[in-house]
Amino acid sequence: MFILSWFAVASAVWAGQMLPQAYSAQVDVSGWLMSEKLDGVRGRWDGRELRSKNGHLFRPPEAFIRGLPDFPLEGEIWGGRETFGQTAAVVQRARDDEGWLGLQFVIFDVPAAEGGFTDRIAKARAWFAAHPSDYAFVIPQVPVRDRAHLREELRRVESLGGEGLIVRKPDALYLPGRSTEILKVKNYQDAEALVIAHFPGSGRNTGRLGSLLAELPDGTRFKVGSGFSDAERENPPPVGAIITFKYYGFYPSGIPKFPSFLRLRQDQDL
DNA sequence: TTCCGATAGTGGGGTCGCAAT
DNA sequence: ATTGCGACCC
DNA sequence: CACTATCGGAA
Repeated sequence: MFILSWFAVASAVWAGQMLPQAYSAQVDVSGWLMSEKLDGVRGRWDGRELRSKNGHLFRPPEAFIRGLPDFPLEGEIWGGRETFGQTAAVVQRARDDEGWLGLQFVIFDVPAAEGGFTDRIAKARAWFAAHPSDYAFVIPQVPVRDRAHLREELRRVESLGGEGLIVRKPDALYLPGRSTEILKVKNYQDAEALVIAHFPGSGRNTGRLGSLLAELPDGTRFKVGSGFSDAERENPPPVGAIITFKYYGFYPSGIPKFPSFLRLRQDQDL
């Protein structure tokens, strides 16, 4: 079962935290700008160095950053669709110059620029128009006509192996805590799994459930540790029960990504 | 009063790098 | 050479 | 990345 979900994403403060929050109401994003949500590693270029979302310094070869401007950029370090594992390996490796040359820095904002999103991104477009780079480009933005347009684009991107879309309000300022002006549009799925075992929790969950081992009908085993309320951790679904959980596609290994508990399956004894 | 935004803290898979075996 | 762990990424 | 639990201020 596929369900379309909208999440608000805060324009990060410079320290850089993207904070997703459930968006309950329907929003009309007609006229907003949509782009593919690339599954790579977040990068922040400060004009001299490239860092991760949390400030960790990356070590790209000189060639990778040679073509970048002296003003800050925000983007995704990306190696193509369905290659997240390879991208994450390259950027976390102490040194992998060849690996970096197989990646690109895909720009989606200009933090220090004046004005709304449209004005800010125009600065990056202008710069790269004058200074083309093999390793960096500004991601194309397409105005959303209506909900059907958004839905069609999501379907198109997913069919190509993409994970979803990002929609931005054109006049959204960079810093203000307007978390509802950048939306993540992404599908998720539901499925059932058999509870195989329980694992104890840590910290605030000491003495109750931390996670449980689950098994899919095809035998795939994985752990579910998110989505439980405190009360559910105190009295979790027993071994042998069937649970319904939510997930966001699969890893190459066949394990569901980002699984979270939804509920005990209702028709247990049917 | 209710609700929203920000924090803090739990949990997953996968990878790298390092220490222990 | 293998294993386990913390610290990153998502 | 996913989520829950809190808290204080905005709505």
